[in-house]
Amino acid sequence: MAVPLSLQFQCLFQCQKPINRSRNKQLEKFQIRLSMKSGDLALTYQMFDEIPLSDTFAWNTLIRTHLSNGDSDHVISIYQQMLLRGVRPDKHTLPRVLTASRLSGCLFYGRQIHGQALKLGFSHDGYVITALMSMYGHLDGAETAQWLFDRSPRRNSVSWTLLAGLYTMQDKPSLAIHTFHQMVDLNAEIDPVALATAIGACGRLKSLLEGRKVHEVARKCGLVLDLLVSNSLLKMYFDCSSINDARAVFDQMPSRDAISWTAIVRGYVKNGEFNEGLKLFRLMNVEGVKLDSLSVSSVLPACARISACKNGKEVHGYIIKNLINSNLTVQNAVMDMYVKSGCIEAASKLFAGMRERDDVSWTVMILGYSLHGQGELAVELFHEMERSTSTKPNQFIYVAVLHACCTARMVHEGRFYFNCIREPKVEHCALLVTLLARVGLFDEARIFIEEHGIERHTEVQKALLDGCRIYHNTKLGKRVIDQLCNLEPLNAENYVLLSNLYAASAKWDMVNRVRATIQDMGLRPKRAHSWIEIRNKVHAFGVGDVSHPRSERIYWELQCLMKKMEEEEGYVHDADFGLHNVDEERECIPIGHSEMLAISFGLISTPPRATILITKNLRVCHNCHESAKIISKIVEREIILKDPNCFHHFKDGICSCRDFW
DNA sequence: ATAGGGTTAG
Repeated sequence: MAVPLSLQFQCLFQCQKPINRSRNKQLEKFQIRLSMKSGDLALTYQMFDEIPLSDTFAWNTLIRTHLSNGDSDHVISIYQQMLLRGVRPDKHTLPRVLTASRLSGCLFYGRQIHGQALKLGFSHDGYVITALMSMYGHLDGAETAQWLFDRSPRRNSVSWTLLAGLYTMQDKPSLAIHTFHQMVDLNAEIDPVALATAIGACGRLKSLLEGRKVHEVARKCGLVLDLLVSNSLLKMYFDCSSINDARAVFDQMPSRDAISWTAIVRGYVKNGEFNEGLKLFRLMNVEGVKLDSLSVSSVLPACARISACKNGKEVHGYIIKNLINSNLTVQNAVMDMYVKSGCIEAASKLFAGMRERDDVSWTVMILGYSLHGQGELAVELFHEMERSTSTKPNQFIYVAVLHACCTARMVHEGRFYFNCIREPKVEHCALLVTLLARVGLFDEARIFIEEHGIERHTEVQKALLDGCRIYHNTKLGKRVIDQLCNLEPLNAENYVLLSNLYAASAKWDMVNRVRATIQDMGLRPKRAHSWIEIRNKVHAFGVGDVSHPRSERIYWELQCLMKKMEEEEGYVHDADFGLHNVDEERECIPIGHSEMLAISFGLISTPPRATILITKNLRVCHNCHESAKIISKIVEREIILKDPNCFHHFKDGICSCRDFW
């Protein structure tokens, strides 16, 4: 650069021409370059001393530039300099300085500016009022903003909307909606921003009724097709779990942007419709909408839940191609996708290569190791986080580390971490119960449940039941199942548990009675199925399924394996279904279970020694678990089986879960 | 000036 920046800046100020737009633009440009270059105000102060800077307009520009650079602290210093030099602030100065006070979190300073506004006679200016409302609303509560609003001489749609937004922000969506309806009743102008704010509040409240009312207002204003309004409606209907309404809004939109597409993809995913989410994500690409970090972060959880690796890898490919893989949220989502798709090594590698990690990164990896049976490693990772980072454990991380303690059966550590949680939630309590029951400390578990008053939570009872299953504690198991039936009388799963419990002690009349009850109540127990992805195609199997084209070969392979298991490994089936909750499976041992069919198909469809990955919708049964261990040894392969509880890595005759699941 | 889309929660 030929002329130093500071000199150029000085020339600009000394120029005698009247202030005009272009000079102002130039000033802004220089100011940005200066602040980027110097990074501190020392240089600027020096210039203040050198330059006869007396017009308010120039100071306002300086303030605006710093504000748009996110330098709110500097704005306050500049404003102080301005006053020191006797320059009179005007109605353009004050809103900006108020904004800076808000952004700096400085209520004290904001109040001072308020005083100055009163003294200088700007307190009735619309812009000053909204800036004051925003400052007080953020730093002192929405009520203070309401107080100002009630006393302001003129209200406009901006101040109304601001007030409603403040209520939503402070988790008072009902008041936000109330404010909006007042606005309508008083015939204030309803613009798209006001509608978007009110619709957002309905979503936060999860009130479909309120949402529909605001939707009706939008219709009357003729603004339903507005992009901002439609996008807000879309999100609101998903937040209220009304997929059909959301879809209707989406379908009638005349044009859609990346936000619309992201909202609908995420909406389907959050409502459990993973395949539909993925389908829409593909459609978004076909439509030529550019992918960004937000849209891929919305679809990745769908890939994770479907746990068919091909989808996740495909999206990961897009991410790399579109150069959005440096975003932390995206990295976390990709990592989680690999964890949930069975590729723990891929996740671990990504984690190791991260330049920056946040609480989510640690949570994903700690839970990831735990889900894959590596509880000790997960606890170690938690220690590393505490040792080497400033990340403070939150609710999620505690869930992950408690889960890890369960996996590793580290009961001392589990108790210790539980006591570290400031306000433990039911999830945390249930995990501690799981841990205590898993190491056989049923008395301690009982006392813990009583002390915390959590006996009426099904997740707690199920945690207890897991322990009963492991230790064959049928007496307590029966009590727990009775309790579960009381808590959820319409959940078929509980009666299946009961039926299997009676079957285990050969009380066939009771079995029949429970079955009749299930029938009479019209309940439908979940059917078990397993699936496996082979060459980009998903193959699903039910219990005793013979519908697969290669069915004969699948069963033949299983017969051979069973024979080898008996001859070479001396394995005998032991039908342990006492506390198992799959109805139909009891009758289909030894080889008809869905996971065995999927394993067999996996073995005959892949090259020798290749790892196979199977997913099952219900928990793997004891028998199949034993069989899979031995099969992994016979065929010398790693078999990964994902069930709703964890990933089982069967290898060399043992399972990563160490038979606790 | 006010506003619409993202990751973890066995």
